[in-house]
Amino acid sequence: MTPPVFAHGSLRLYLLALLEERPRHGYELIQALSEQFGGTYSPSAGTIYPRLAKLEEEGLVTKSTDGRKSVYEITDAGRAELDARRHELDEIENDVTDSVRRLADGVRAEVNDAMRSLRAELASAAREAKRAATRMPAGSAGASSTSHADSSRAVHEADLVLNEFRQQLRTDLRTRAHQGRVSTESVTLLKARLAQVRADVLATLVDTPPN
Amino acid sequence: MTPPVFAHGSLRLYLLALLEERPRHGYELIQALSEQFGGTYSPSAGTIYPRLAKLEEEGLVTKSTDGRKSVYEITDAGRAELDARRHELDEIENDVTDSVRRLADGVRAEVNDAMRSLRAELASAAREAKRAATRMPAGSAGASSTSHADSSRAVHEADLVLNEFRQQLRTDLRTRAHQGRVSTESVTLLKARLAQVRADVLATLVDTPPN
DNA sequence: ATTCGTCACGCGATATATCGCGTCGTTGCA
DNA sequence: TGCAACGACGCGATATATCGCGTGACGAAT
Repeated sequence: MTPPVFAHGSLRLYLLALLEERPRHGYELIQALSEQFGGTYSPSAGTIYPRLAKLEEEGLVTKSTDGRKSVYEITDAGRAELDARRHELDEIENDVTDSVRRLADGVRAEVNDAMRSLRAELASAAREAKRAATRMPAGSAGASSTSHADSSRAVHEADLVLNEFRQQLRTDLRTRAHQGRVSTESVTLLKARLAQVRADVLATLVDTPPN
Repeated sequence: MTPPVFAHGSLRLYLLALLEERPRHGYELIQALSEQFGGTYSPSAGTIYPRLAKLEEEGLVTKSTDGRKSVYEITDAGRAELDARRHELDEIENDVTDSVRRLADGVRAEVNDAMRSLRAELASAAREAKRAATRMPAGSAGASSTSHADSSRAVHEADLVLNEFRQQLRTDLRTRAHQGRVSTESVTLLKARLAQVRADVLATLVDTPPN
């Protein structure tokens, strides 16, 4: 969705530049980058480690394990590569700084959206639940008898359904309680409806011939 | 700063309960917990893995490596421990849900603060002047039908209702499974009906004006 | 009974590594 | 010359593990 902060090959060069200052381990490089660009952009581990592995494979850095850390050190070949392309570094820094600024603007917009969606939390949950309830295919007019295995699976599935339902409503009610009030009428309604559901489900269990 | 979501020993038991449903690997448990508590609370890896290691050490779970995943499976000793303390689980769920709720409110407040401070420069001066002029006569004599205490009691009552319903249906289904079959249609019906109930209850919560 | 120590525990921070998606460049062929 | 296939790359998500701080529970000592 959002464009990459580092363009093709830029990160590679930038890591090399950081390792020229002094040997560092992977996590240290992540922190260094995060600090360099105002904390707004933190490169993920999935960005750094593959690049370091590649650099090692190319012989531009060496890797040595120290306890649970992996320290990377630049080689002569690495320094040569850096010298050959040092003029690119300034441009990279400019580009990255611009990218980060654009990113920060995006974040601010997203926070605004998040606030809106937080306010709509309850309403949207209600709508979603209603939609899920409406979507009832109810087909499968098959005369298929239920096997033993299916029965066990059904009981287990029912457990999960019950659990999820309970958990959801629990959260719903607490959310509401914290931003307003939960009337006793709601609980009365819940009780009545659940009793009805139980009766209906039991009916389907009894009505089905056990043969 | 913020208090832990899980009290002493609670996480241990909760993990055991999750593993009773089916074997899972560490990351899966993190996701399961995150989902169960509305995505607001995501336990960190540093919370889960030490606990799993301890559980294995105690012989309550077994660990088996599958590719790059580590699958944990509950043992008989684990099930025994769980049976002995199953009554604690509901309380834990209550506590955790409350903690998460408080956490979410905190986050919301913090975001609000951040947004406010962003907008503050222009708006706050005007708003403050207006507030100073009005001076808030503190009327607010609303004949609110539901008091705070009633609301809390309602939530608690709802918990009990939900619990009882779940327990009853669990028993119903198992009884039926022992003397015959439980069809998947019953489960489908249950799911749909529960979704409907949730939607209806949520509707009563949303329709009621908070002030 | 109180307090004092310590031990377990929750958890964020630290640390590493892989997978898969989407995109950008390059290369080679039509 | 145009473009299409391919590979390299950035990066979020997936996955695991340890360290150290602060707190809370619990027993021992007073």
